Amino acid sequence: MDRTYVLGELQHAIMRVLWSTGEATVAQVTEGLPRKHRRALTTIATMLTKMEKKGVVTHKSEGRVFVYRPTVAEPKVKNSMIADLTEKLFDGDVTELVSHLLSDADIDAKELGRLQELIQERQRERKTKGDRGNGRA
Amino acid sequence: MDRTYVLGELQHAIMRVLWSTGEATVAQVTEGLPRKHRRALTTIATMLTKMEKKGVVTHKSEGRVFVYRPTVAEPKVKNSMIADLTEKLFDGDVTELVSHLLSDADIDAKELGRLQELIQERQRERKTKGDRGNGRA
DNA sequence: GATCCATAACTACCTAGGTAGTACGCGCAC
DNA sequence: GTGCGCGTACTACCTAGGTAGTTATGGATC
Repeated sequence: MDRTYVLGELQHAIMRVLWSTGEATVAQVTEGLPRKHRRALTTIATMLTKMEKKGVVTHKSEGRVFVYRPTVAEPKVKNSMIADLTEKLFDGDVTELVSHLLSDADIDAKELGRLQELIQERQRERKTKGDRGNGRA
Repeated sequence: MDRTYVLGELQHAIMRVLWSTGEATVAQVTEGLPRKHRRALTTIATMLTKMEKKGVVTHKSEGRVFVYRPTVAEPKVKNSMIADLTEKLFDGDVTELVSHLLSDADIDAKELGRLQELIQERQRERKTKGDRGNGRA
């Protein structure tokens, strides 16, 4: 059940629409896509069909249109895709990824501060709740 | 030149061998791959050919064998692949990715401490060196 | 000199994402 | 009741990664 959901660019864009709207018809999905991912209706329909076959969305008939709904939650997919990359790049070591990001990416001072706080929060949490074997994603 | 180097799993594994050895023949690459990515020699050769066409490796003839060498540096590819994912998942907001990682991934206390230090270091650097637009990848 | 082996070249598939045209069917408008 | 338009289904491609067999070749070996 800890399947790996690696979606392509367009598929992910579609999922984002679905996640944000809850459910949508092909037309609505197309509508909801950022310009960057605007495609012919039939393209979106085809994608949705393929995605359904893959199990990441379902549909129900409503009148004569199909209303699609995501079957996987956003964090699941995010985690899965991040895990996938982390595996490829850092043999699965997430800390490596974070530290790479910290040292290499463009993160400005303000953001560093924000992250700092986040870490402290996290640490406090750990202290309070003890070690609790956190269920890995 | 800021091309996007998105490599598949096997291709990346091959690159890792090449990065670590500097250069290698098909046989040596195959040899160097982790069990997980062991494939037939011809598979590796085919991949290398495709990768050369794509421009991420070159080869020279040495006697009757080909010696392959990476033409892109590891950090470049790492950054490129991370940027790619960040784009898909967080519209390119790296901080978002980091904070997602911090709150969601399994990072233990020790590692948190390490990251904490890393951030502080980074902050100190910023203070000392001023804002200096850090050469994004 | 004939044979064998390693190596590269070529060819062939398969999968999955992506892209979209065309066909078909159904309900609504007139 | 006839046709138009919308929406789904079907079909067809293209690309890129991945996988590997088969063929050709050239050097080593007996």
